[in-house]
Amino acid sequence: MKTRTAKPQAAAAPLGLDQQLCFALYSTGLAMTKLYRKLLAGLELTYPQYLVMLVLWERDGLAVSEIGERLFLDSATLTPLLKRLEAAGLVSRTRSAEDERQVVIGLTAQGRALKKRAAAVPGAVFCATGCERDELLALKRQLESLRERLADSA
Amino acid sequence: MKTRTAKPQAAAAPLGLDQQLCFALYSTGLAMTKLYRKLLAGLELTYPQYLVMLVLWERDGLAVSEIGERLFLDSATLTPLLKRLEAAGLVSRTRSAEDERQVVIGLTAQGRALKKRAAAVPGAVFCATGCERDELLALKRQLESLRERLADSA
DNA sequence: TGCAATTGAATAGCACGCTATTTAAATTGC
DNA sequence: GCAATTTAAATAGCGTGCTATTCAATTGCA
Repeated sequence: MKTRTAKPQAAAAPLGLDQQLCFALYSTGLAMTKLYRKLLAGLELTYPQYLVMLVLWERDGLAVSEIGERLFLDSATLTPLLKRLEAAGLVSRTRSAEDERQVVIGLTAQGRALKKRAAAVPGAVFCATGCERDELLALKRQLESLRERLADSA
Repeated sequence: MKTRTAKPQAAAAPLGLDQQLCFALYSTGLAMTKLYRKLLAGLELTYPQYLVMLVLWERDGLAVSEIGERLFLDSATLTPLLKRLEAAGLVSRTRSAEDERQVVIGLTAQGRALKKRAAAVPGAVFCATGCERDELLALKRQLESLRERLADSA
């Protein structure tokens, strides 16, 4: 009885295994944003706002939809978030001249300046994980491949 | 130039590695809840509501705080969620006789009955991951240990 | 015993993140 | 060349998830 047929999947994971992985994913994500909340408090950024800033620090002047593609978020989430970043003086929102449907997001001087102050965050997070670099890299790859498969099924 | 010293962690992960892991965690979590949204639509449950039901199906009659301990959520999140489950006729909320501060959550007949209909969910999720059981178990353990370390730092 | 400190739940207020819908601009197709 | 479709962003409405606060019940200690 060492091997089991792979067939009865529902029976093989009664209300347990898969749920536990998903719950681990869910609760670890919450714990992560909680850590970021503390680390980003001084910058007055939330974690999703920080992600948007990371994207813009890498490449300025993207359309809302381009930011959304990188972060897997859509305009319903990004529009209000970007308005808050605009209100905070970190980004500008301008309709594109070539395509008036698009809104181009640009960094302000203040937004660019924030990059320096954010430089300490990654190290602090890395530290908090208490993991080796290779461990984190491996975990990242596993999560990305899982993300892809989940997205395909959804 | 193949090897790099591991010392300057902040410099070694300039705005990259740790951030990438965290983003992988974040975005995979979103993808996961998106899949659950589809799978749970027929049960009229959100993913957090499903988690609460899982806890109650395992052990009925828990206090709000006990549910919160299992799910790493507090009363500010659970109270409105539980009221929605109550409004849906799935649970009852009663103040404990021994300690009137506590509210005991009990399954209704309808809540218990829902367990059968939810039985297909884990299999469907397992299927969607496209992973081996061992792979998922390993990932789960890694996430749990990461969660613990993040919680300690937060 | 009596009163302060603690605890459990609820509430207020904010920021996501989603689906569904709306509006306006660009593209297409005939 | 113009109607029909498609696209980008915004909006409406809902359900988390959080911090901070409030209120009532209980505990603990002088």
